[in-house]
Formats: sequence, structure tokens, C-alpha cells
Amino acid sequence: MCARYVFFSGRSFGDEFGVVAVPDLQPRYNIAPTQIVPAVIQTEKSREVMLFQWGLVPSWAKDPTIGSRLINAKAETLAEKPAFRTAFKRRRCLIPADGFYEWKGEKGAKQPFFISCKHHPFAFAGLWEYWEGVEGVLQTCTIITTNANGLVQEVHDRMPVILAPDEYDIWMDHAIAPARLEPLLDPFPEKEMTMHPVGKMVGNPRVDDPSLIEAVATGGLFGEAP
DNA sequence: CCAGACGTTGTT
DNA sequence: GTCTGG
DNA sequence: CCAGACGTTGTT
DNA sequence: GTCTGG
Repeated sequence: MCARYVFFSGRSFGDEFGVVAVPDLQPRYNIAPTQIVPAVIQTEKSREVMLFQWGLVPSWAKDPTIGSRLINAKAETLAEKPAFRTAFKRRRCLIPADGFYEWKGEKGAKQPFFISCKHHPFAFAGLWEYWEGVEGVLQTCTIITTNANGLVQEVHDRMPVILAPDEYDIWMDHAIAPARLEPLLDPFPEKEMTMHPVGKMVGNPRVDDPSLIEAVATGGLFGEAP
């Protein structure tokens, strides 16, 4: 899955993502569900960055707190699930990131790992949704997950879908045939990724500083590379 | 027909 | 909004 | 994912 | 133990 991630590159991702105006974004090292995150969407004329609450709330939801449990959407079932299928057809987005965290081990003794791509920032494949209720208006998003590749498999069986730059145009094309989207949801190549254990402080969502992504020693436990 | 669900992950 | 279950 | 709350009544 | 919030 993907329940915490990192995005510290701020404005600098605009060129690569084909976005003209990028808001000033603070570097983040511990983005948690329900927080406000930037995502790139395709309008009729251009690509724009908009801010979304992480955790998709379907337009028909009576209780918007369901969003806190819909932080990920499974790639294999996106097209069928009522909560996601409309967004999959019409509201795909790119969610910029510099890495993400996964945990390995038993409850109470979990070791967090920071996982990144050799070329970053990069983009998660995401969906977004619009919701309106008595509580107000919400624009929310979710990160699509797929099977872990060989590297990430060491700590977890799922990982976020990461798109290569040459896939952005297809992903953002509103007229594309769904069959052409499926190959984009495959696991990102492990040879283009890196992973190392980090301190347990990342578990606290109120902590957010650069030291969170620094490697720590684990005494050879958890099976990471020496 | 109406009522009720609609989701992912990890853990048990 | 749309499908499933009763 | 983890952290933190989780409640009612009566009194000020 | 289980739900909510971040």
C-alpha cells in the first residue's frame, strides 16, 4: 500500500509534468492521509496543479469520513468498483512525490523503509473526486496501488503505481481507450528504485523533517541490503 | 419494488 | 450514480 | 501507515 | 477493542 509519502521538490517539478503555474509548496517528508496534497489534472486546455484532500470521497457518499479509508485504490479492480470507476474514466491525476514509506514486521516491532526512484521527483498514478454535502465541498484524491516489484517485495506485497514521464500523456488523455491504460498500472522497474531502513519517528504523523528519510542501521534484521 | 452498500490494507 | 441483496 | 481518542452529568 | 483523525 502507500500510506505515507514524501514530496520535497516543490515548484521544480512543473516543467517535467507539463504544468505552467505551480503553487509554492513546502517540502514535506511525512505526508499522511487526510492531509492536503498537490496533484496535476488535465483541463480542456492545459495541465494544472490543484490541491486535494488525500482520501477519496465518492460523490454519492453520505459520510465523507469514508475518505480516510479510501487512500488507495487497487489497480486490478479500479474499473469495476463503484467508488472508483467513474473517477478512473474521467478524473485521473498525477501526484508528485520524491519517495514513500512502507513498514515491515509485526505489530509493535515494525521497521519503516524509505523507498524512492533514482530519478525524482516522479509521479504516482492517482484519481480525484468532487463531493458536495452539508459539511461543504471536498476535492479528494487517492493513490493507485499494484503488486510490489522484486525490491519492494522484501518489505511489502503492494506498492503505489509510479508512472514514467513518457506515460503522462496517455494517463492524462480523457479520450484514451481503457485498454491502453492497463499496462501503465504495472509495477515500476525495480532497477530504477532504491530502498533503505529509516528511523521509527516517521510513524508519528506530526513529525515532518528531512531526517526522516535518512538511513539507519538495523543490525542486519529486516533483510535489507548490507 | 425498496433498502443498503458502495473500499483498502493488515491483522486475527 | 449504480449494483446487489432481500 | 501510526497516533490518539474513546463519555456523561452536573456545575461554573 | 475499535473507530477516527492526521
